[in-house]
Amino acid sequence: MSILIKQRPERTPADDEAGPRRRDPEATRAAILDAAEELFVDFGPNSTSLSQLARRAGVTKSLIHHHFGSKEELFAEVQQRHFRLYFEVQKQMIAESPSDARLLENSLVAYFRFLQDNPKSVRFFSWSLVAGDVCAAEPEKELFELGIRKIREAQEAGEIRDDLEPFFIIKMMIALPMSWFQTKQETLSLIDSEIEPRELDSLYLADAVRVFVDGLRPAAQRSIERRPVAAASA
Amino acid sequence: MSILIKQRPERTPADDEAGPRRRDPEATRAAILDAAEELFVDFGPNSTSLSQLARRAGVTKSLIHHHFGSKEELFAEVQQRHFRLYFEVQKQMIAESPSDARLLENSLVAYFRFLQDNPKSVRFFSWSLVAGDVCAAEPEKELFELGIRKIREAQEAGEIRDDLEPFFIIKMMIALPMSWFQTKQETLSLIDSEIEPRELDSLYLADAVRVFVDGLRPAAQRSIERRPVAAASA
DNA sequence: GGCGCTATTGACCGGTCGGCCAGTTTATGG
DNA sequence: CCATAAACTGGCCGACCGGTCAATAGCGCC
Repeated sequence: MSILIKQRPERTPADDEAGPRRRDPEATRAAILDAAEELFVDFGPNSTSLSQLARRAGVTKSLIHHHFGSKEELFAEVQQRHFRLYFEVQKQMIAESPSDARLLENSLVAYFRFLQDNPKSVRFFSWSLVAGDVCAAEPEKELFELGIRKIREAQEAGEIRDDLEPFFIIKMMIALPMSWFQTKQETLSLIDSEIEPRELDSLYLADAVRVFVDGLRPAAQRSIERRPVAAASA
Repeated sequence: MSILIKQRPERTPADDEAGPRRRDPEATRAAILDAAEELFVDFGPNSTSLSQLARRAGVTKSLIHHHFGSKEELFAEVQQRHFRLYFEVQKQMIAESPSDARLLENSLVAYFRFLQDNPKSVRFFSWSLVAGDVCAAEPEKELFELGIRKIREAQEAGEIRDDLEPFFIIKMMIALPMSWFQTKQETLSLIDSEIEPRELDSLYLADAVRVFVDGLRPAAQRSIERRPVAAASA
């Protein structure tokens, strides 16, 4: 992902004379996919025209149809390519995390950092949900079940309170970071801050973790520092 | 909002004889605005065509231009009309709520119920954030400042832990319900449930309140016994 | 070295978009 | 009662949409 300096209209490093057009279907496909991802993420599929996309990729419109069929198929491919990466990373994150007391804290932080480093994922999700299409339902289901199992283990071990539905916990754990980055621009317009955005992210994350783990009650009403007995297993 | 049975081609309650076409600019404007809101919310501004909109409102396309100028101006008016209502309701909610220990719990429930009853607001926000426009920045700022003041009071009274930034607390309080309803369709596809959606909402809300107020730590590590949650069932 | 495959091109299609305008109909008020 | 303003209509515009197609040109293979 990312850089995409390749505007591709340079035939060869030296395009002095009327050099014959080089062929490179792989690079062409990649250029189209990259440009498509960028534009789809910025403007949404319906507001991205094939002409615009072709211009950006340094390619003729017909070539897009040649390689991908229709705009719809192209979008599906871009979507699939993106979510494949997303789910792979998430699955690995969950699998790696130990199901101890800090399971959710660590997961929340990891997920937050992931979205921070992958703003495209945030916008992809935003577009998916306004479009109302339930994309990638299968891998997502798998991901949720994996997470639910982890949380159940931690609940049975007395690490997490057991009067909460694991599915809902995951929902909240996604909501807190996702919503933060979705509304980031709005946030920056609300606070006239001299603080740099990434620092602001970290401050929010710290508070989110505090609330997520300990709630909003004042410390005086919590027993964390003077916990009477060891946690009794449920 | 809402019903919009008015397809408008009925001239008068009694359109017996060939009654001359009645003029009613107010009703026309309203019909256009209602149709526009509905379509913009469903498909987004860019994917809603004026012809489609005119058909829905029972009006010619030219009439839309006559009353609103351009599509852009029409959208602005719809947006403004919607957010004016939204902000008014929210402001009243905040002003009414007592800044006691259950301030945030009550606010979270109230906001959740509001979104539950106004799905259009959820989608409006979704569209706003993919569009990237910071609409209605002024009233929103006012709203946040109001909420921040309330939270500060509660913090100073020792009702809410004071090591949290009020702005972030509000962000989370918005994120938990908003994100739930934004992804509602996805949720329903994830769980193959026999439970009815509104009941599911209440279950999520109950857990969200628990986490928001008390965090995720097991009860054995907290000093306060669980108190019943204020989530009134649908 | 020629031949077939295919990546690549540019011209072109019907359709729809947002917007405009000239004209008709209705309400109003002097 | 008629002049005038405003509500309303149908038709039209140029631009652009997604998509097609025949022709061209680079590449691998025998």
